[in-house]
Amino acid sequence: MSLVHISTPKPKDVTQKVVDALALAIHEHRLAPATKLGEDEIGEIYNVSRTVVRAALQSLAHIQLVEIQRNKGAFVASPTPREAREVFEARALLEPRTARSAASRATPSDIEILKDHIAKEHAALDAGDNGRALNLSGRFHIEIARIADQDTIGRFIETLIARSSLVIALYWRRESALCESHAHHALVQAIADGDEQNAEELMQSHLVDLNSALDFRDRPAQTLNLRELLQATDQ
Amino acid sequence: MSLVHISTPKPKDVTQKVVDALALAIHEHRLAPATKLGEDEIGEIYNVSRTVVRAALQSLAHIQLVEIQRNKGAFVASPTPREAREVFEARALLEPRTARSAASRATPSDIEILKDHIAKEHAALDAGDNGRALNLSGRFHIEIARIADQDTIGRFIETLIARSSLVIALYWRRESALCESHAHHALVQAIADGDEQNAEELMQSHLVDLNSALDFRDRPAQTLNLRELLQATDQ
DNA sequence: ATATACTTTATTGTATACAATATTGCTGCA
DNA sequence: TGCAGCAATATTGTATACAATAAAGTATAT
Repeated sequence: MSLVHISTPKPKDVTQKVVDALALAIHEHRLAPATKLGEDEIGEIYNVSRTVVRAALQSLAHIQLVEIQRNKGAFVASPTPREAREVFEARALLEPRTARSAASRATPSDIEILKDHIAKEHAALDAGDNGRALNLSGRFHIEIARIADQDTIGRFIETLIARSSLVIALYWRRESALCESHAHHALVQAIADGDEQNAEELMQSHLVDLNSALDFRDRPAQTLNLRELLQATDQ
Repeated sequence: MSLVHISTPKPKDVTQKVVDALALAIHEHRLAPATKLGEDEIGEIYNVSRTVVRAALQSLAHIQLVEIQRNKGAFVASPTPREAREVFEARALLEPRTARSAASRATPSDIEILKDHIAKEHAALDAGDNGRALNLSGRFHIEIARIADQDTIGRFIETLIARSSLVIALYWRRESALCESHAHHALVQAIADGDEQNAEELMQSHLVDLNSALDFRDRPAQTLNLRELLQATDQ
């Protein structure tokens, strides 16, 4: 029996690779809401069969990054104003508590990771790569959930942040500045200090700020839902 | 074009049927945690191909009712004590707020539905069908989330209640009485009265009661994880 | 008798083929 | 021209076939 399993060269979970690639594209706003995701098309792009594409799309549908309509296909999700509001309501409910917990548990290496995130975010912004900056900003929140060491709630937060990318794509108010990394910096400081109360409050106000930079009044373009809206046959 | 679409006789979403059947079996404790779910086996039972079985299992894996191990197969999930605790922590965070919201929105017909649930629950208990009673008890909570009209959080609660079935299967302390429908009755009353504060507090104490009826000290039987625990090759 | 290597079997991962459904384009008619 | 109905096409839903991996069994050597 060979003991030389230094590193697995090909852990190859092909489906997950497709999931990650599509999710990244959505998070970085390269794939717009309501974009059709044809199975053959994606399969050819990644050189995989429809079987794995379907599995990937179903996975993304579960976290509501894509919507699958039976016999119609998969589309990048396009949250309604109501759904968008709910996403941020849920975040407001979960994340402050999580930040508090993170403040009580964070190790020095955790703090390093958070600071690293902020640095990368700044770099992306300076480079003009807003998509990447947005993605990193989301991952900052996910990192806090990880530090809080609450897997179940952390998983919820991950899906909420994923959907937040779509919400921002649809409802972001141009007038306000994109970057809010100052808030992130203050948060890291509170967490590093172990100041639970402050971390919780900072996260709460940070989310309020985010929310106020969104404008839910405009309906997003309904490129393809008209038909479904007018004749409610299914379900 | 025929306008006579009175009722769709076969909406047939085969995958969903398999998902529902398996989920129900798990919720009613007919399938024990860690039970192997072979693809061929399930396919033969429901007369569907492995394709749909796999889709169903992936669906269940996403809500953590089953765990899929690559090249090994799918198993009914077996939450660790830690996971079990997290499930109820998350419920304690989400459900009281939801109950409050339900109290502010419930219509008379909503109240009827809730009372109906309680009645069915009692009937199942009287018939000695504990599995069904447990399932109905869970659906009572889901119904409250539906009334609260918060889809996003409601979805989270659904997964938490699903996992609660597994937690109860593994960690329920026999000494305490199974039924706690008295708490449910009081909750319905508060919701019917529109007493938000009371509904929130009742839900909170209800969850505390549930939690105190669990005993996380014993590790669940690790029927098959030994190998994986000892050699961490994947990932 | 035990352990190790090899062989066989079973099960999952992936690709392809076929069936069902929806969409699109055409033809004819008013 | 405009619309209804049918034909053609494209896309998804499902089943099956093949490949890869893990599990189990067997034989052999020490």
